[in-house]
Amino acid sequence: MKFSDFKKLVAVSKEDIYREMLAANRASIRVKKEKTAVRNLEKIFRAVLKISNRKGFQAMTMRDLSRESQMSMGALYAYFTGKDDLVSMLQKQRRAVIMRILEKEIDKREGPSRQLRAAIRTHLFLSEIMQPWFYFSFMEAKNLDEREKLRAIESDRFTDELFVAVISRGQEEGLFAPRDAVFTAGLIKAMLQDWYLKRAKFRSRDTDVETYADAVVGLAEAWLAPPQKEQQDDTDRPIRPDPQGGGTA
Amino acid sequence: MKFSDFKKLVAVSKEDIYREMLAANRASIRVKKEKTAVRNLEKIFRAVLKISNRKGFQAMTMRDLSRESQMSMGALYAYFTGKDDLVSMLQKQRRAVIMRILEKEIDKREGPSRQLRAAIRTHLFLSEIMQPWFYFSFMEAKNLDEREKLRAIESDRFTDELFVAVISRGQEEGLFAPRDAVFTAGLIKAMLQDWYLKRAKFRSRDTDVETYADAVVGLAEAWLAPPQKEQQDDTDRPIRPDPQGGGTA
DNA sequence: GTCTATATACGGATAGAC
DNA sequence: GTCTATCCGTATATAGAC
Repeated sequence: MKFSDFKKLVAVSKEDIYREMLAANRASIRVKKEKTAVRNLEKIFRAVLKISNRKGFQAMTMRDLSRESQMSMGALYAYFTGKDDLVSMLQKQRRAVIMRILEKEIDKREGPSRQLRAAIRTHLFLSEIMQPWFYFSFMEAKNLDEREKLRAIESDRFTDELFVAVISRGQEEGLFAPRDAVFTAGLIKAMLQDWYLKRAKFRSRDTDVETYADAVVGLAEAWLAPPQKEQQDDTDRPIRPDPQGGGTA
Repeated sequence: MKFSDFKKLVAVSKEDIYREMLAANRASIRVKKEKTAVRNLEKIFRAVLKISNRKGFQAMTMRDLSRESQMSMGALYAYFTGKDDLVSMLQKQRRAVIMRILEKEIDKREGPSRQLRAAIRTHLFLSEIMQPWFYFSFMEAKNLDEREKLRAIESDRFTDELFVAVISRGQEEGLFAPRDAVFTAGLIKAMLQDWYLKRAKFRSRDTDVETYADAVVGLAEAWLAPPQKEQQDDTDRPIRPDPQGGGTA
């Protein structure tokens, strides 16, 4: 699937995200009218992510947030009970979206090769659409309270295990070389992380998400290529590691 | 070179680091006796790194620092002019050590294969010894003021270019496959970063730095192996990508 | 629902004693 | 050189008007 198709297919439009968030936090949000609430939630979290990702969540003051979101302090507190609340709403929503979509996209595919490719591409596409969310989560995870930290670790392991499972199954079926599955999953994850952590670098090189996805898939397939006969399980999208360039233009 | 030898060889003992730091900041540090100053600098920065890496530098209060370092607020301010000062001292020292040692270790080797291996291993060994420094730098870089941010970017590019240069030279000499050098350097760097960003993960798996270094070198060499004849430039340490496991036990 | 104004507390930094 | 006590700015959160 191409990124442009992915974007259309997956219902992660801004509005949906915040409507879902409103539903999940109906009890604590004092604003009744859905339309207003959704609009303001979007304004608030766009501002939170913008400020936090520039100078850190701790350093963001409510006055900063008020200025950036164009809402008064009083109005802001109708949407959350305190600063910490902002974080858990954000994290909860992010986790829900990732798990739901990642699992669905993998299950849609048959066979480890296709599934591995789908997992890599879907994760990259998601982090492309929701880059500030991913960046925020990575950078602020350690600063959260114990409860949130545990949840972050849990959801991280979930992703890990998705990859390990697919790789292991491919090895059992003789499609992948017997490389250490946990290390390989870690390697792939490090590259996925690079995409949302080093956005500026890639943009300055005009590397788009499709190109990067091809590079990661290519590297993973090269690393997992069985030593004997050439792997010939071409599916979804036949990407061979490009001898001329692994990803950047 | 093995990690144990590296540790002995390289003069990055705690005391040396803080003696160097004292010398570089002689003007602003009001404490005269070197022995006292060095001892307290170590106490201070050990505490800074411990607290910051747990809950973030912004969230660390001077009272936290006072408690953790067992020094009074007044005493602390004899060693730095303000909270920001702590960051720039830390960053400056870290950069000086990395550049000095990394460059030296590469220059000691002959030929791209040995140099690539040396660069990877040295970076990993350094980040092993100074893990809290590396972690701090990565996590706090974006929160610093413009001046420090520019310096961080600069020093990041320095490392990038070291790797790109070695890879390109290997390709010119026909030792490495013509993969995109910039992408490959980025790939290697992502793995180096993983080592100090995900310390807990590796520790819980009993992966030591030697094992991880072998895995990264193995992957890099596999990725850069020339397609035609098998690369046979065994040097320093003949590491082939282990078909049984890339790094973890 | 949203605004302005403000209570209350906490953080960085320093003064001055020892 | 180090300590305690304190100043002063700024932050979060809320009260009450509209």
